[in-house]
Amino acid sequence: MAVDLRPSQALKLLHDLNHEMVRDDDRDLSARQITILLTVYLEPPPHTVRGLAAKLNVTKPVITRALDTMGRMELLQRRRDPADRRNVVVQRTVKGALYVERLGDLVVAKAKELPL
Amino acid sequence: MAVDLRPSQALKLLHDLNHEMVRDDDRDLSARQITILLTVYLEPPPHTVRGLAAKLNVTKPVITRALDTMGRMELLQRRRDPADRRNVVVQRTVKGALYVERLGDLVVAKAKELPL
DNA sequence: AAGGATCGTTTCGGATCCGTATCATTTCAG
DNA sequence: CTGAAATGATACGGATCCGAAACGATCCTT
Repeated sequence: MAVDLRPSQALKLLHDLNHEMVRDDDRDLSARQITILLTVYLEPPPHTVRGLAAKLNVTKPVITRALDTMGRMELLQRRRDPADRRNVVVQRTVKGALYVERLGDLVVAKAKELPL
Repeated sequence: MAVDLRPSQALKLLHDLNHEMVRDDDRDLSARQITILLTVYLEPPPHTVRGLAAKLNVTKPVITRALDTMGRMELLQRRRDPADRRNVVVQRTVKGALYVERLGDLVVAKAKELPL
């Protein structure tokens, strides 16, 4: 329990962050896509379509389509589960790891710029 | 320069935040809409369509449509500038202020829960 | 081996959003 | 007073996303 933040700082952080992401990224990820991406990169594997859908409280097609999109961007990749070939395991990619790392650094930088 | 955050904490914060917003809001605001909303609520008025478009680096119709949408949600309201009736000033609403306040509190709460 | 259950994908109709181009209104300079 | 400039709104075609339902592939029980 360490990161203390006042509401005004929180809102400015949120604003600056969204501003930055909207401003330069032509094709920005939606909130759902970011949540999926971060879930895969932060929580322990394996990640299945069904599991992600349940965790995010959305339907399975939403996950399938998000994987299509982010797969095309090479931020994530599908792989069939060899043990149970009905399952699809969602895995990280080098490009995705870089993207996530950049995202984290952006938040850190914006937080550091916040006024007291 | 006060709010220190490690990248792993930043990513978890981002994840938890997006997760929360995706999970319960059926109809979530886009990154652009959130940026517009927070700009109006955090930066000093007046806010015009043209000004917001320039600040966010998007076209004017994007702002017009966002105002349509968020106006229907009563998070913002338009008003004609009496001094120059070509201008539209974007103003806050009670409902919008509550929404923004809730958003700020959510970030604060999620930040407080972060592991050291 | 057969039937049902599970999983991810696809299809469908509908809604939303985008940027470009155009439009109506208002202001202002000559 | 008239025409150009500026502002926000609208029309349009295209892209994307949504949830519900149907579908094919795979597994599992019996």
